[in-house]
Order: sequence, then structure tokens, then C-alpha cells
Amino acid sequence: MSQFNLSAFEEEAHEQWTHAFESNPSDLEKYYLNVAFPYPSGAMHVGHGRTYIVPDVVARFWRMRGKQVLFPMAFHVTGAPVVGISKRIANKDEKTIRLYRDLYRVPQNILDQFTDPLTIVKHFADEYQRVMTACGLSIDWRRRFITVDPTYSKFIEWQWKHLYEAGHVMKGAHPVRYCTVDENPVGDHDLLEGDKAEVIKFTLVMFRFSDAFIPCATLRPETIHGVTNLWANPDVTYVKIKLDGKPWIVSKEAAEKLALQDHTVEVTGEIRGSDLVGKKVSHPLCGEVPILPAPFVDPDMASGMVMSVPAHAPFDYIALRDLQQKGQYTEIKPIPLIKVEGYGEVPAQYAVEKAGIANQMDSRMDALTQEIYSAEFSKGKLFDKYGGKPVRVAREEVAELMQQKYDSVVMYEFDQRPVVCRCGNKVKVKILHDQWFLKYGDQAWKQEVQDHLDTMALVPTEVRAEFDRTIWWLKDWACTRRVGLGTKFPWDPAQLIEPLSDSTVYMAYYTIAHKVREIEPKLLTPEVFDYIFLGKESEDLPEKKKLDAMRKEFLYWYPYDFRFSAKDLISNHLTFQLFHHCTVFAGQKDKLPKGMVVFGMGLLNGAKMSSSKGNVFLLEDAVKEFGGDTVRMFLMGSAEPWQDFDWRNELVLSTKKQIERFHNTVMEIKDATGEPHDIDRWLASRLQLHITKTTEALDNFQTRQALQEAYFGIETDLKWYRRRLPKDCDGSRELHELCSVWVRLLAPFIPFTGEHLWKELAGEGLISFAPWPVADAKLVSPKIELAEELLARTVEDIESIVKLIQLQPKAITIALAPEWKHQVFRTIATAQDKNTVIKEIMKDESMRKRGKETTDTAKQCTTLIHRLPPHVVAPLVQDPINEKAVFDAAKTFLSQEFGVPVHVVMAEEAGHVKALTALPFKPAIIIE
RNA sequence: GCGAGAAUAUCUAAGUGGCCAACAGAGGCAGACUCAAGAUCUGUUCCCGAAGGGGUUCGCAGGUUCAACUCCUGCUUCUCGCACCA
Repeated sequence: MSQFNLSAFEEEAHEQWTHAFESNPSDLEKYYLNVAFPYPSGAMHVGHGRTYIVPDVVARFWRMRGKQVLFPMAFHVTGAPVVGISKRIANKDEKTIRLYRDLYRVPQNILDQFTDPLTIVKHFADEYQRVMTACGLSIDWRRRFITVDPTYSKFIEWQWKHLYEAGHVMKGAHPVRYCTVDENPVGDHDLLEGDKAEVIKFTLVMFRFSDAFIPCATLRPETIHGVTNLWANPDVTYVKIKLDGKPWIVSKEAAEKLALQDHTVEVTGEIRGSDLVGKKVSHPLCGEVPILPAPFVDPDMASGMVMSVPAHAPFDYIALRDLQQKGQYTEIKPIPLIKVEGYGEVPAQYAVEKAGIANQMDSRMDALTQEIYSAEFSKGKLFDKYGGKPVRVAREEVAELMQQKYDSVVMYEFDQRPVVCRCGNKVKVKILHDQWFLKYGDQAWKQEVQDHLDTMALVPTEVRAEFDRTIWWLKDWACTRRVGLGTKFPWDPAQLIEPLSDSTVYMAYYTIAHKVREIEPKLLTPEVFDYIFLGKESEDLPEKKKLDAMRKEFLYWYPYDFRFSAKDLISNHLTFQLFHHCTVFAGQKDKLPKGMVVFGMGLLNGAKMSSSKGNVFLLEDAVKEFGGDTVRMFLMGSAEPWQDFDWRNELVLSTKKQIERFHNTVMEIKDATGEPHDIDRWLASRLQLHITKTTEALDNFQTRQALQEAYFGIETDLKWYRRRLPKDCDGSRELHELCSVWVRLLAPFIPFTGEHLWKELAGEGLISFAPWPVADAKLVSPKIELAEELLARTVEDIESIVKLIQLQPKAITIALAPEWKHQVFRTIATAQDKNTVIKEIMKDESMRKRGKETTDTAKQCTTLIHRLPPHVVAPLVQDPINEKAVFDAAKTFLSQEFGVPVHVVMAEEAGHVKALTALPFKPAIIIE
């Protein structure tokens, strides 16, 4: 007799699985699924577990359904993070070392080698494979690769050649966050502060000051007509510079920034802010305006000089008001120039006064500024004397004018500050040259992708909106890098292909990964891949025989059926890969991806899993502690894939008990020898339903739903079945078939236990390849199920009455409704018009004779019909069951259940008032 | 701020107009078995009830409907994404 011992089952199964899931083209229909490959920079936690177990369950399901399934895996090692990690380890950074030594438990001798980034990813790639195998993932490991393999690099080069030829790769300049100390662009994760800051474009409006220009940065160049003065900070020292040879006056900080933004900057002198105050500058369009003192002007914000438009900018309005209240500059009046509905003559004044704002410190100032900004931008129009154009048009025109006529430039600046690098230095905006882009901003390309997306299957359907939005939101993507691991950029070998951009068509590479290795990398020209993937013939192809084999693999497997990934990849990777597929396989619509399944996130004890915070539970530990099947079943059963799930050890523990219970039940009943009873037919009928529902659920990737049906659904039925069996019988020989079905339905979820039980059941071969159960329509009997439901409901009713009256019953009588009540029931259930149905019934003379009894019955039946599920009412009308026969047959069972004699009579024979309440499907119950 | 979702009993969670006091699991409580613990099994787990019933519920406030957990409107709260990074 088999004892429940998960780790023994696991060992048994692993032995048989070693090469079992290596998959080759065959005569069978294929099913190709894949998952976003991991970046192995650390150990796997249980959150990763689900990401890979869901596709495995699906893979196992389709394999059992007779498809040739390909489930490959590889490792993404390109990029910068591990380079940083290796540096930190080399620098003996305590926090990093603790993470790797203590949490990920990397042995010291290996940790010592982590100063080399490639060693890190190779170490964890091996670990990933080990843990994935421990989880029972049915992966074809022959196809494993890492993204710096020379052959893979060749494949990337081929892919990029196509992108380039399609005109999607472009060289350009690009503003980036830049640290002048590190002399490097700064990514989100390198920021101490300001990760939400965006780079925005300021127009510099040029005011002439003697022989130089003072540039004022603004987002609203169209308000130039309303400038009444400039603001300068009297406590700041400004510098005179030559910007590209032209004399300017800006803050010191601004001079440094401009130097990073494609300009030559030569500092020629200094001038104190206080020396500027009171002077006049000439307005670019007409006349002169004064420079006023303003301590609030931040030299580190854009040019360090501000133009004041008090009619439209609340800050300017208040600053001016403050000065005027001290009796200064009273001659200056706000000059309105934009008309916008609902903001009076002078919008800034109107808004400030309406809000009752007293001074610049008011916390509502920002919101107010934003409000006016938006209102004017969307609805505002310039006054006729200034051209009468909408704000959005005028803005462009003034910006244009400044650059054409006044040698103004665009200045990039953050929309909020401070932005601080990890090193503590302030981050600036730098324009990077020799930067290459993928033109995701290209409208035609977007449209191609959109057209294809519309034909794809997306699970869950809600994510479609997010994909749609991403496609149109994507802008050109900087696709080369200077640091990290990766493939050299073909058109500039000093740079590397950006890591997200090198992992977009690799699903096609899987189809040949194990074979392409046999060819020397240097022979892998673009022509070779053109032949394999596109069928393009060319002269002198090397190793033609091998290429043909690969071509065959590709044609057999591609396109992939489903790609699985966590939902945070929608806005980049998952959409990128569609762009790339559309280009590389242009003109071959049948090679484009067919579907995607997007997952939710993982929580640990209710909190987000995070390696850096130490809130992780390592997958390997989970498998060791609870067993692979337990981890699988828990992860699949606690939520549907696209929902967030929460890992809690207590719950996992009870999952293990469930598997044990399943194992023990199967072992108990599989060899039952009893003769089949009527209830066996019921059980068989129910089983077909569970087969159908489990299959449907897995068809739709609903792992939780499937598990509910396949595990709990069958278990509950089995309980009722065993309760219904005669005392001396512990099951019929037909239970063997039930066990066989049951074990197979659960095999995708708990394959280790599955393999073991399959052997115990003397099943043929491995359960991993056993045929998936198919519901047999001949075994389905709605009538038997309905009769059983009647019985179960009646038993429930009796139980609840017995409990309520707290009497020890001596006998139970079940009184059945007479035929005329069934007639009433049927008439009401089928009635079109609920209002006239009673009249209809009363047309019958025998009904009329019963008078009130009939009307009461009609009312009760109406209520009852509402309460019964449709699946009960419908058959009751079409093909009524013989209640007498049902209860007569169950008499023994009923008296056994309640320990008293049970009588079954027709209501009119009962001679008891209670009997009169009998209704169809709800017999009267008389307890004495 | 913008975009995409979510809110159901102690927890996880099913439920898209009448099957609903609401599937299932976990947990709690009571009981059986046991010397005992664990495991297992049974009952119970919003309130009331000595006859299968009644009452109040599914974030908050309204609305549509004979009928709403389910549809509509507004509000509140939460999660995810907003990129040059895997």
C-alpha cells in the first residue's frame, strides 16, 4: 500500500522525466507556449514560481490532450544591473553582500567570483534551471540559451538588419538625465530623489539687455504680449556668457546646464542680481520692461530669470501685488491677452481673488496655476489685436519666432526638483549624441501592430485596453547603451543593443536553439537566418542540411500560440515584441503571435514581495518544505493567474493535506469490488460534468476554477456517494475508472503525485502523456441527477427541521404532492403572462372545485419556481420525475440516515394537515 | 496628475438582473474517534426562530427595474503602469 510521501514521489518522477519533455516536430498538432524569460540576477522566490508554473500547467494540459507541446526556457543576461552588482560586490558593499550571502545563500567561494558579472548570471541561470526542474516544469531544456551566446548575437544582428532596412532604426540626439560626477546617464533606480520628474522643453524668450540677451524660460511663450517685467533674484550672482558665440546673461547653474545641451558656453563675466534690478530690458516685440527683484526666483530653475505675466500667471500676479502693496512699481498694470470663458477680464487676478489667496506661500498656488494653464490651453484664444489665434497655435508660433529671429534655443529642464543621483550630485539634463532609436513613434508602424493586436487572443480580456493604449503612447525608444552586457550594435560597435530590444523575437529562436549551436557562429550570416525563418533562398548557404532541419522546426512550431508574462511588461516588452514581429515577419501574417496571457503580481503575507526589503520566500525553500506539488497546487488554486495572489504558509500547509487526502482516497477506493448500485450511475453522470468543466476552465487558463472542479467538485460528490452506499458496501468496481479520470484531471497541477498514482492504478506509460479524460455523453443523465437533487434537498430539509424542533423523532413520513399540483406547477412554470395564469388554471373544472386550495397552491408554486434553479425547473416541466419511485428506492438510505422508520406516501393518504403543504420537488415532511 | 483595474462575511474568494444569506477553500467553535496530540470525520460559523421560515447584508450615496452583489451616476479607498529599466 502506497504511503503518502511527496518527496519520494518527486524523486520517482524526476527519474522518468529526464528527457521526457524534449519535444520535436511530429505528426501531431503543435501547441507552442512560452514565457518571458527571467533575468537571473538573484534567487527565485515564490512569486516567480507562479509565473512559470501557470504555463507548465497549461503545457501539461495540452500535452495530455494529444498535442505536441513545446515549452522552452532561456535566460536573459543582457543589461546593466549585474554589472552594478558585481561592482558593489567588488567594492565590498555590505548590503549587497548580505543579500547574496544570507538571503540567496550563495556559497562564499562562488560569491568571491561575483566580481565578474557574467559569473553572477550564469550561476543563477543554473540555479533557476535546478529550481524550475524541482517544481516539475516540463521544459525542453535542450533549447536553453543565454542572451550573450555568440549564436544568439548573430540572430540579434539578423533581426536588427530587418528593423534597420524597414527604416525603424534611426540615429539622433536625445535628452537624458545625466550625472556630471558619474559622467553617465541616470536611470530610475539610480536616483535618490525625483524619480517622478519629467524632462520638459522650455522655450527661452529673449529680452535684450544692452548688448546681451536675457533668456527667460517659459512653457507659455504665447503670453509674451502680456509681459510687464522680468524677475531677477537680487541675491544671486548671474554670469555673462557667450552661448554659441552670442552674449547672454543667465544664472551660473543655467550656464552649466546649457553646456550639456549641445551648446558651447564661455563664461566672460559676472553680474550681481541686485545690479540687474531696476534696469530695463527691451521687449522682443515692442517697448521696454523693467527688471524687478524677486527672492523667489530660483537660479537652479531653467535660465534663472523669469518673465512676469501677472494677468495670466497667479505667481506673477501675487508677486507684483506684494510689491505694489509696499508702494513700489504702482505704475505697472497686468496686461491681459487671452480670453477664456469663466475667468473674467484678468484670469490670474480673478482666480486668486476667487480663491481668496493671500500670499505666495498658499498651498493652492500650484493647483491654481495648473488650472489656468489648462483652461487657457484648451479653451483660450488670444485677443484679436494679438492675432486672435487659439493658445495652442500661438504658442508654437512664438516659440518658432524666438528661435528664428532671436537665436533662442530649447532648454530642457525637469518639471520638478530636486532630482538627485545616488552619488548625491544634482542630476541635469544632457543631450546625448550618437544615440540610436527604434522608431516606435512611427504612426504607420503603430498601425501595423494595432491591426495585428486586434486579431490576437488576450487573456484576460481586460488587458486589451492597456495594450491599445501602450501602442499609441510609445515614443521613439533609445535602443543603444554604453554599459552592460549585450550584443554589439551593428552600426556602432562601441555601443550595445539595449537589453529590452534584444529580446523581442527570441521565441522564434527557441525553435532552432538546440540545432543552431551545431553551426559555427561566424557562418551564421543574415542570409542563413533569412533562409531559416523567412524561407529566402540564397547562394552558397553553408550546412544546408542542418538549415533545412531548422527551417522545418521553425515552420512546425511558429507562430507561438501563447506567451505568458506578468502584467508589468505590457507597457514595454510585450508590446515591443509585437512591433518587432510585425517587421521581421512582414508579409507573413501566419508567423505573428497568436495570443498572450497576462498575470497578476505576488504578495507574501499580504505585502508586496521585494528582494531588497527581504520580503521574499525562496521558491527552493518552499519546494523543500512543502513539496513541489503543494507549491504548484497552492499557487494555481489560490487565485486565477491574472489576479494577485498572496502566499501564506498556513494556507500552503493545508494544501498539502488536501493532496494527501486525495492520495489516500484514491488508494482506498481504487480497488473496490462491490457491485454497482443506482448511485454509481449518478456518480458517473456527475463525473462527466466535472470533466467538461475542468476542461473548459483550463481551455481558458482558469487554473483556480479548474482545480475547484477537478478537486473539490469530485471530492464532494464522492462524499455523497459514499454516504448513499448501503452499509455493507464500500464502493463498486466502477470506482477504478473514477480514480483514473480523477488522477488525470489533477495531473497538470500535481504531476508528481499524479505519476505515482498513475502507476498504482496500473496506467500505461507516464501520466504526463496519458490521454486527457473526455466526457462521455452516454453517461450523462440529467434525470438521475435531478432525482438525486430532490433526495438531497429533502434530506437537508429533514435535518434542519430535526435540529430546530430538538425532538428525537420516532418516525418520518414523506408525503408527496398529488398530480394536480404538478399540473399547476407546470402551468405556472411555462406561463407567458404571469397575471392571467391563475385564471388559466381556473378554467379547469376540477381545479375550480378545489377553490382556495388551488389558488394557495398556485401562489406557493410561484414562489417555489423562483427559488429553484433553472436547471431544475426546466426538466421538471418537460419530463417530470416519479417522486414516489425516487423516495421508495431511497427508503433504506433514509431510515439509515435518521435512524427511524421512514414512510413514503401520497399526500392525500397521509391523513395529516402538514401533508397538505406538499409541493412538487418539495414533499411535505411529517416528523413524529 | 494621466491611464488600466479592484472593493463581497475572520481571511482567500465565486458570483454579471430573479437560482443568493451568497460556490469553494482556509481559519474559529462544538462533537465523534483517541490514553493524548496530530490526522481524519460530523455539525456549526450575520441576527431571530420548537417545522423546512423571517429579518438585515455584498466600500459609501443616489438612480433604473415588478426584481440589483450584478446595470447607471457621483464619491471614497486600494493595486498596477506612466519607460531609456529588468
